[in-house]
Amino acid sequence: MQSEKITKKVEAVSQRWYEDACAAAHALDLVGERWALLVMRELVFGPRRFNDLRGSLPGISANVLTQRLEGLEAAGVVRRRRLAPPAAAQVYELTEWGRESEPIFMALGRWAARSPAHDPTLPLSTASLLLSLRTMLDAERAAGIEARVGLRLGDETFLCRLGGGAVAITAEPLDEAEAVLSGLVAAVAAAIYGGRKLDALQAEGALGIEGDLALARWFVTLFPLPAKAGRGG
Amino acid sequence: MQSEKITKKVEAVSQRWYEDACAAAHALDLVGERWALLVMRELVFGPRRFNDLRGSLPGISANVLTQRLEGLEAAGVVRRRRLAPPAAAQVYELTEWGRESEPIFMALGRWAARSPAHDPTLPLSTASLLLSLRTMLDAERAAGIEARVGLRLGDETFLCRLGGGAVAITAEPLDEAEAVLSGLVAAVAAAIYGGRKLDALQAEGALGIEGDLALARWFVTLFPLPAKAGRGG
DNA sequence: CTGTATCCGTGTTGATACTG
DNA sequence: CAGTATCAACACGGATACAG
Repeated sequence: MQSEKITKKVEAVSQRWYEDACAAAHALDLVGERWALLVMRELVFGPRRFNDLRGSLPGISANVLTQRLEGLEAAGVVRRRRLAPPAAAQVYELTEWGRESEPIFMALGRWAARSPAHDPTLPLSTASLLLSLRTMLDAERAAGIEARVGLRLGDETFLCRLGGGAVAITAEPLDEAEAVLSGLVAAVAAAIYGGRKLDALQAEGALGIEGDLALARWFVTLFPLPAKAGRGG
Repeated sequence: MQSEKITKKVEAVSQRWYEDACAAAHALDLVGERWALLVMRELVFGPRRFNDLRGSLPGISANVLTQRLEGLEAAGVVRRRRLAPPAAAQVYELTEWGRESEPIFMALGRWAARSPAHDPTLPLSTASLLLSLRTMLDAERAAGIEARVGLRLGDETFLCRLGGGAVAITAEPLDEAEAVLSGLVAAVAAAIYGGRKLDALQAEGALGIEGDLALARWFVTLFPLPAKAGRGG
């Protein structure tokens, strides 16, 4: 029955509501359940398949991922799309409104980067790294420069267009890139946030660098981490 | 034993971690449990006592509130302070870093205000209303005007200083206010977000208006709600 | 009067195994 | 590959009793 299915889906959003007119509370009604925001984070840079999501969210179980995707779909945040044959796979993607949630991740990330308990040595997903670049970009340092830096992370490529003190990141071929960094997410993160020298990472074979080396060196300095918060002063 | 207590508190932050270097994920480790962000929201405009919090968070139970406050304290977000006698009451307040979480509420609120499912007729706490003013202020409309509008909500007073296209809100006496709105949170919300005429609310006795009436009329038009999101376009 | 601790029914979460 | 089924553990919320 169609109506049964719809009823079930509406319930799937969340059984527990805050009963609060505050829009922030409503946001938590929609995406406040465990894992929901991280699922959305993984979709920010494009559609993903069920098992892609499982892979980038270590610790989530299949049934919980199913529930979250159903809930997010019912909330209008996520859309499920079946690719045309012969791919025949199903993918999940953010709706337009879902894509507007990006400032939430930036606000959360900017705030928690100052947490004394934050451990940057844990594993990082591709989406997390890219989102952190958008969040942590030092606008002043990047002001007045136009550049295109490519990132090859595993088998995906992303182009970072720097300009006007901001960075736009899209999944696309790297033909236009003036410099390209290639490697695992962890290696790129080590270069940008771990204070590791590009040359050392390159020598270890962890990172490949093509194109404008000076640009690459400059690029990795654009994303300073904020100072840790003190004892509640 | 002191060390036992500390151990207990560290565990109280959260038993379940995402094991993810992403700072946004770490934020959810810290404040992603049910009610945690709403407790913080209630503390944004000043210290509150345990039962104040219970009152403004309908639905939270005493034991859950205790757990959240312990967790937030262990995370360094909330500080517990005992007032000097004869008040002899305990209050909870945000630490400096905790206060920096305000952009999170704004991002959540700005996003969820566009949710098709958002119901603005539900009850609203004082902190929610004030936070929504900061979030929804139309900077263009407020640009180039300096004004001080007071809000008397129940037995608390708040001064809204408009200037430079922004609004700063603090809990303080209203001596400096050029106009003052008095009433229940719901009445002020009805005037600002519900499209209710000030005159009608005043006639009903729901709202008191003192001082510059034209300023009051202008003030309530400064906070437009965003359009609802469509069907995932 | 202000919080805290304990008990308990219920629902959510998460690990494993399994199916179309 | 994309989920479903099952079950154990735990978190939530309500009530109640307790402590300063």
